[in-house]
Amino acid sequence: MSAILSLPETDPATNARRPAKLHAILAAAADLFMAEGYAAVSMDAVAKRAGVSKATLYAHMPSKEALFGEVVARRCSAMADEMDRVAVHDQPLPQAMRGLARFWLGFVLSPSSIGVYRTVIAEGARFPDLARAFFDAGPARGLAHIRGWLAEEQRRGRLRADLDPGRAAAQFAALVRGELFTRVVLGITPDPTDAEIEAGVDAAVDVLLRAWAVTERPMTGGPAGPEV
Amino acid sequence: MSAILSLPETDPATNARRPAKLHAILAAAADLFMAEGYAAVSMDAVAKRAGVSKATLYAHMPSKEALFGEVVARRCSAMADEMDRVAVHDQPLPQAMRGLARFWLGFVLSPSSIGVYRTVIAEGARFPDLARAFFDAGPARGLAHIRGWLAEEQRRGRLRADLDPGRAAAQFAALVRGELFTRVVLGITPDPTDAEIEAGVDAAVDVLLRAWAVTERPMTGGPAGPEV
DNA sequence: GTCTATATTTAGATAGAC
DNA sequence: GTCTATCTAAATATAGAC
Repeated sequence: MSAILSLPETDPATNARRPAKLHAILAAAADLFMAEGYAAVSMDAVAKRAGVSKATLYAHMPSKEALFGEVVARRCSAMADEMDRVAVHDQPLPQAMRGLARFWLGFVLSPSSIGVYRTVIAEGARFPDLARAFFDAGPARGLAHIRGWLAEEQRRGRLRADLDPGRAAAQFAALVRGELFTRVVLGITPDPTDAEIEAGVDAAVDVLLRAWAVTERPMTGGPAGPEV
Repeated sequence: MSAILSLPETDPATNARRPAKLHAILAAAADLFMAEGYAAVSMDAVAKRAGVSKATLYAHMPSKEALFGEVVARRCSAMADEMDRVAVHDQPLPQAMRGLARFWLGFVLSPSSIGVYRTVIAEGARFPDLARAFFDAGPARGLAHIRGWLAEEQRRGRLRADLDPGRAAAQFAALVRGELFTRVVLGITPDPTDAEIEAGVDAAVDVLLRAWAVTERPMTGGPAGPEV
């Protein structure tokens, strides 16, 4: 396993054609941009943290904007890859829905997700294309995933058939994310405990099941429907 | 009515002791900071937009940080003032809840709210105190307001008595805000239509009423409760 | 490819006249 | 209080040696 991930820094023949330093640069840039935003990070700081000179940095990346774009693009790609990994239908509905909610909440609260979100929001005015790319790779992809799960549960007759899966997926995402997401993004609750996360998941799933689960004896004329 | 709001720019006696230019400075700074963030806005740009010289700007504000803090503080104050204006209980529950949801969603989607939110998120790492102040003046105050409304509805017997008002308020806020908020913040849907807003309100209220409204014949042993 | 040293621009903040 | 002109520091980007 002469892994492609741990190449020597310099190739004797070609004198460092391998992108070892590029990795260092991108890692350093990601750390700094995610933590401090675009404008506050200097190319000097990136070079210093990556352990290279500024000239080397500019040999790999044509500009600060390009570097930032590359960092965000890679984060989005990683997010999208991780997204398609959970789909549970082989449990009773409450447990299955809790599993999906737990995965989703853990994902959006991860430091990586929070970091990209904050950065993209911050620089959205200057880099509208990045905001779009982030939305497609993150929220939109997550919503599509949830929508598929909901549709499958409808097909199995465990969720109400009259739900619009797209609208329901948006509600699922928003409710599960909850206020905890706002507090984490603002740094009010930087490190939520597992208990907080679990409580949020349980509370959200409780509401959604009450509203969406198929009842044995269907509610007829209940007071809940938006009459008028 | 020699209004205090429309004073002449210069007082003949004291030679402009009145803060007419301060208002211009704060307005210009608010526009720029909300649109482009802290680091991207130069003091030159603020002075130019305000129609004053940089020296005048520094005569009113000791530093860029202080100017930014003042801008955000005033926004937060305005938000807090506007928050305590809606509390409807004299309608049937669906209409009353829709009214509250409509007010809340309109408020968080307003350009002013979105601007502060984006700015505070962007600079939260550098100005943690501002993030806290924003949270207290905005989200926390809104949650308290919603919590009070929910508690009153519980007292009237129209919402389930076993709800935790604090938790429920957080869910109300998150669900009503919905995915539309994310899209607006990211600039994907910069100007949501009234129809989109109304659809979001109706869908959220529908879910919440199904989950929370007191039913004539209480649900016993329904399939919704999270039974392990 | 990589480094040191530097050119060029821009931004935050101030001195001194009126 | 307000302005013009300027100082100083820092940031983006590059030239030239190895």
